[in-house]
Amino acid sequence: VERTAAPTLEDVAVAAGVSRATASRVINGSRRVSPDAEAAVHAAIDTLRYVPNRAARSLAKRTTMAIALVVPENTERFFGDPYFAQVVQGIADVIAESDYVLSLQFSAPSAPSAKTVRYLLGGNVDGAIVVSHHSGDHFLAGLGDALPVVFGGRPLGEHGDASYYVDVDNVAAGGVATQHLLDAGRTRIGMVSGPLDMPAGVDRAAGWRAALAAVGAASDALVPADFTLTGGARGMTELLERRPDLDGVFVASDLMALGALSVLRSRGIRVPEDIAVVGFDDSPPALEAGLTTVRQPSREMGETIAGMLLGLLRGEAVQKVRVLDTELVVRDSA
Amino acid sequence: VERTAAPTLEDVAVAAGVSRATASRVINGSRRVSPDAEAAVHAAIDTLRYVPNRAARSLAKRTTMAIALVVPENTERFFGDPYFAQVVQGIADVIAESDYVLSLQFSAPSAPSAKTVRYLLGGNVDGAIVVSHHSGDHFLAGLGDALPVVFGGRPLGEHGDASYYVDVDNVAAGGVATQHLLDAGRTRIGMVSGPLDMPAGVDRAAGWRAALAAVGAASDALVPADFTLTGGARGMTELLERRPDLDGVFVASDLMALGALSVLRSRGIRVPEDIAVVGFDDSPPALEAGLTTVRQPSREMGETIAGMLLGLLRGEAVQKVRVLDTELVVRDSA
DNA sequence: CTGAAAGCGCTTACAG
DNA sequence: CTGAAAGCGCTTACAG
Repeated sequence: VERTAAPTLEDVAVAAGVSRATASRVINGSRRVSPDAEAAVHAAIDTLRYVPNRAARSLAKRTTMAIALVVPENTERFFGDPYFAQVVQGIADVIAESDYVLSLQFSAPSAPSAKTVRYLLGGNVDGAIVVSHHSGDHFLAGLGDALPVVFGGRPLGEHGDASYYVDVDNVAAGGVATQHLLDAGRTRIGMVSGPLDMPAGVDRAAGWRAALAAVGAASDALVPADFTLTGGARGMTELLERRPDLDGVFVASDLMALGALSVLRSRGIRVPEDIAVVGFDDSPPALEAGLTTVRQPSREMGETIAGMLLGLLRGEAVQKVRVLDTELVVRDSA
Repeated sequence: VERTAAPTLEDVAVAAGVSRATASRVINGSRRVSPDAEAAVHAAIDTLRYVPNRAARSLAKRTTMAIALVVPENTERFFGDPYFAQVVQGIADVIAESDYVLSLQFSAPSAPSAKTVRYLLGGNVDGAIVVSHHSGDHFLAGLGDALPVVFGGRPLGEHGDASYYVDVDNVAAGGVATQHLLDAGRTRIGMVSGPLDMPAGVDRAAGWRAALAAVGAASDALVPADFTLTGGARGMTELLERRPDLDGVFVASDLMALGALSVLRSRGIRVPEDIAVVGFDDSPPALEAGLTTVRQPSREMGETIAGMLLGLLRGEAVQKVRVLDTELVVRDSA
């Protein structure tokens, strides 16, 4: 089926009885247009079903109207974690409302390919969103010098302070999770943390440590894992080996907590009677598993990230850091 | 940090001592160029670190250099299934080698938003990849009439025959899985299938049914589920209620099989002694769980999908259907 | 094999 | 408030 040539701005202008310039002005919301012209142009757009040509617009405005969604994780982890699902959903929703297009860029953690670098720096996108970050990602950390970038989660390292990002207060949230275990009378509380080269890994562990220190309890039972189901299971196993007398554990993500729960279950250890478990995220599987967890507004974080970038792209003054609220959700596991 | 203006084709031409037209020709691989000119232009490109402006190129060639990756699933399911992770990885790898950009389009199953429709039909992309398909997706099924489209998995419905797609022989593979259970001496074999509005749901069930019919066994123990972990658990539960005497079960995806396994385990039913389980996909978690399964080359499927679309975009004659091989992988569960 | 020139569809000073 | 015109950076008949 041959499609008829798409109507152009010229067609709209002719139909509306104005010049191309005026038509362009109403489309771009410039104020200096008479109500009559504006109405005529809108009518023409509707009847012709006009859609601006993105390439022409990009060329004239010298912008690309594209935003890179950079994922410095292998696809296994990216796709396996409900947290990312929610964040990306939030981002995609907001970007879809705009004229921008989301261009997906996977890259190995801490080692963006030459192609990715060339793409991001070669003028192919107007801005970028980085949804995960490891401390070795020096390129990504410095990316903000070259174009508008918003990070999901505070970037580690020297660039951290200079970056735009949205996050939750992971230290405080880790403290709340741990305090809940303490309040339940648990005294030997371990932790399966995230990777210690990621802010969410480091900070949640710091919160756990601080809460224990505040009551004079030891914080020597920490095993770092990798935010995956399997990693959580392994971490729990190692923790049990090192500290068979545990009666509580804070696991830094729900996905890992699910892994931990399966280990506990397979060993006949009762939850929460023998060991109470608190997770992090409040992702859908957590609800099903009856997991007590710290809720973070993942989807809203995604929306906020996208909103900030859109603001930067519009040239608005944007608050550098947005910290959203978390909330302890008590269910069966602790 | 102010970035210096990017070099343009004009700059390259001047540096190489040729016209813009000639420079353009070598960049686009046109044959009618002298070796001298070609060498000079390449040298200029290298020293200037020239990268063509995508918008200008798009405008002149009247193509967008963008490909839509359409995902008619909610993000939960898309992100939760390792199968998608692999397929998308394959797609992303191949597209990254090209000049095309992948633009992500989520849409509700069977109900693409007006925005998505407008985007896909509004000349914003040169082609599309649809990675999941439900029978209600009439819009997507007909999308191929408007622009080049390749489907991951045979589209259901009248458009099926007219579409480009890559798939495995799900009927045959379902048969192999079931035959393996029969060969192991199982006689009461149930199935947890995928949704019956999806080809992979229907076809794998058909293979199971045929294999049972071939030996005169009943095929009345089928529960359709939704390709999720939870769905698999629910399906297994229902299957056990309906047929407590089962000694084998074919589960249409590894993710669902994992859910089934957890139900079995929690009821003290031994696998494979009491009930043998065969999954589908051979995704990473299957390996860890010791799941016997049917391997499908998910990543290669993604690469093939992308390769076909690129071929179509180049105007090449492309084989409409590519069916890749599957393989039974025997581990502990059956 | 090569260049001058037109054209892709927009935006935006500039002048009025 | 509005239009004529230049320009964004490429590609591609056309003529040679």
